[in-house]
Amino acid sequence: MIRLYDTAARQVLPLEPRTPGEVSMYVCGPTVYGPPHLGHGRFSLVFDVLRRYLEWSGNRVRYVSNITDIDDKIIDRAEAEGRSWTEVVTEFETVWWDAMDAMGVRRPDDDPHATAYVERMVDLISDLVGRGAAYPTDDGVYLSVEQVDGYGLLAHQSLDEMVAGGGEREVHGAGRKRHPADFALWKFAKPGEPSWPSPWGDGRPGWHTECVVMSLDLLGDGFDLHGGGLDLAFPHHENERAQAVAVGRDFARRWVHNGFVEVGGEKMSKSLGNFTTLTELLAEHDARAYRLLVLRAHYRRPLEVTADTIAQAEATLERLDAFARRTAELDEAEPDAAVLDAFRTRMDDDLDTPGALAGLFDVVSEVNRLLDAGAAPAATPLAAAVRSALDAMGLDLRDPSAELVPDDVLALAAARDRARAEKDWGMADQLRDELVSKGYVVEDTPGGTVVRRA
RNA sequence: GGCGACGUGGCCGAGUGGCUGAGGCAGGGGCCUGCAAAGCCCCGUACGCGGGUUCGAUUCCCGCCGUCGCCUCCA
Repeated sequence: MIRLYDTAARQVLPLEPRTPGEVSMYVCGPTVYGPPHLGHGRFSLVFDVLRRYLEWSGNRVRYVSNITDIDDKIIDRAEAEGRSWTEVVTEFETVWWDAMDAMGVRRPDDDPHATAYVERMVDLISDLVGRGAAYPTDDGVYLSVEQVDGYGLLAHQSLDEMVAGGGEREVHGAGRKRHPADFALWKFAKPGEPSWPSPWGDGRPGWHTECVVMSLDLLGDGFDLHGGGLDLAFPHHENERAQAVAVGRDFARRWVHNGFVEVGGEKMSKSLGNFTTLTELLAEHDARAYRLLVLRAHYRRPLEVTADTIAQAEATLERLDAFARRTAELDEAEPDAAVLDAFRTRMDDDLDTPGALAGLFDVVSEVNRLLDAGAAPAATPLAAAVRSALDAMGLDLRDPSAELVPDDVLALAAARDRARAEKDWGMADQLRDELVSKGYVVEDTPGGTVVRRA
């Protein structure tokens, strides 16, 4: 079974699912108040890869990822743009799924929306209030973090340390709260704001409540893995856990967080304004290049994304696609067991995708050598193993048979073959130039001129 | 201030107490090719700085410098 770094335990631990062979995972999804940027893309890809690999390894996976469709930022944007908050939500949720689809991120098994769970959130908050773990103030209902055993598990800091540190910042709701770290479970609505009824007053849920309710509802107590970007470890995940602990329920068994996308050594974030949206990236580059870029670095490390690193990934993709074209004609075969074992060993070691890829590139070279030497039978199982492993990481190679070449282009290629047969090199070169100018790559093979879209 | 991460060849990015410094990209040379393309082969005197431990440190320890992250907006 795979071993993963657990943020709470601060060490790499075996996943050990609640039910052997079945993995339940919850990954915090986006707040749909704006277009997703590369950071959102990274976590989506990282957990997509983890999910695919777990399934490839023979597990049944239930993958839940939410959409936060009610939040202060959504309200703020709607206000600023003079439209309804539901319009904002609809627009950016569409953008989100479009980007996910374009990147080949599989849709979650469940994609719960916060607004569909408000009643159940109110139930949870009532439970918390009833237990004395939460209390109302004049602007909302707060969780009393001092009532929670082990608060700070994910932050790895005591309450005192946390409070001392945040000193420069304004404490939300200061003065009304019993402890500065207490966080809002429910926010009373101001006039004109969207609201739902509650025993304490109309309002909306705080961010941290939805994920506890939805994860436990869909995956049950003690689900296997809770994931997201590193910046969610604290406070979001800490606060989710706090609520579960306060009502005596088992929460996530493992906490997995991915590192940030960086630009010039700085975290990409909306607040810094140094972000590239996924939509922009996908408009200009092969979506697979970003997946490859993410796979090339370990998921917990920061990842530098620049025009240059994306171009490098695209060049690498060329090599893999060339491999795919070259091996497309090979017979079906059982994937080479040794190659798959090596791949598994790497992936099981805290999702070592860089190491796994390195191993696969070696095999790609080996396959090319064998094919150069005319040893197709020996290459076949190796090629099948590479394909299987890349598939486990969600990296699709371009399917040569999917490329339709127009008849006029094929006619030029045929004319070139005739010229070459007659050793009319001038004509052959002229025809090649013509094909290139039409946007095709021309390759001479034993079977004649082969063209494909550049 | 507290907690934590990082600093590796032109670029990206793994890794390890000593064996040839993974892999990718870029670059140089060669094979192949009519010429190319693709592929294959060869080519790189790295590990922020200063101490320490050790037979031996890039890898462990201490200090320093630099960069970054979290400390209730944040994937």
